[in-house]
Amino acid sequence: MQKTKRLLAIETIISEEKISTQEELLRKLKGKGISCTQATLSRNLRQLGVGRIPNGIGGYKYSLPEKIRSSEKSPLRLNIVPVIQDIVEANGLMVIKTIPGNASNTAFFIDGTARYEIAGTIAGDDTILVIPRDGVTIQQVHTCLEIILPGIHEQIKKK
Amino acid sequence: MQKTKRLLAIETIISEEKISTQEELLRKLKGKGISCTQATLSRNLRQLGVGRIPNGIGGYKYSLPEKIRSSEKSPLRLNIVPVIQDIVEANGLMVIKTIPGNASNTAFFIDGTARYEIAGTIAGDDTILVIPRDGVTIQQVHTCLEIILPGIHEQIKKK
DNA sequence: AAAATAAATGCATAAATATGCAAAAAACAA
DNA sequence: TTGTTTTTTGCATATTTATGCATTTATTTT
Repeated sequence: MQKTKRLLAIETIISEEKISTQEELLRKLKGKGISCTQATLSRNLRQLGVGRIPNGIGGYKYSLPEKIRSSEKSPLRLNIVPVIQDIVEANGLMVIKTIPGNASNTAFFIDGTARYEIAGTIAGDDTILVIPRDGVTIQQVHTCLEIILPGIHEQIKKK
Repeated sequence: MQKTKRLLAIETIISEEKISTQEELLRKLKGKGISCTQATLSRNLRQLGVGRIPNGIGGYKYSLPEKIRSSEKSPLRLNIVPVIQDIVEANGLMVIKTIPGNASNTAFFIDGTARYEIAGTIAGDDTILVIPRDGVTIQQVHTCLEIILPGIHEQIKKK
């Protein structure tokens, strides 16, 4: 299905650049090989909870819902990054290893971001199973992680 | 000038009810004896930073900018309400009395809400001078306070 | 006060966004 | 698979929102 991929791309584009009209977003999507009509985009934006707000300089920009945006400056985030030890894949699922006792916090944080691509998480003591939404690839989940926890992959490589 | 009153009314209406189109807001304003065209409203909403976001049930609603909204659930707010001792008026200005040592915190909170009707504040140890924006009445500042610190007047009466 | 400048507003309309409806695609059931 | 139901999508268009321009209203300057 085309829709899932499109929703992911929309979230990513909006979180990375200032988009001010649906037509503009449409072009960006086309640049990524995803095409649809403005009508579909309008419906998708509503489904994702994306709002249109004044940008302070006389224009407008599309903006992810607060629960997602706020995760980017959450003080929790700063605590999360250092406890992640490794990220591996298994069977279309993603497994995140943390230092002992921290899986639950971390999973809670991930859930809180409410990213479309993550259907849910299950946490033990030091291991989190991240279940991607149907049709979402591991690569896409990696991209998503990098958005909600900037620098995370970089940080793991060093270990 | 009509504009100031209109901006205040817009903030108040939007913070109190779910408004989904500018035409609807226009009617509410008319109900309060304030009338203008949709064009003016569009410009005002942009100036106030008011965004339009999906309401989760298939429609849209206008929403105050985050800095204003967030003051409503700020943990700070809960600490602020109990320290306010009295609110009196003098000379078109408003004077807020707090318990000793708390004027500065409280003024900081009020500033943070960035309400249009308040031009600024000056705080001593237990006294805050609230300076209304030009054209704003004390009554309007009271209404504003009630919005950013719900229950505040009620609470003072009891003292 | 009168003139000059800036700000606010309405009107008409352009631009942008949402939606009813029918077609296509996908998911599901027998 | 084949038929049935649900979801997604595009098209055309209605609805909603933004804006250029002329006018009025307010503010500042001389």
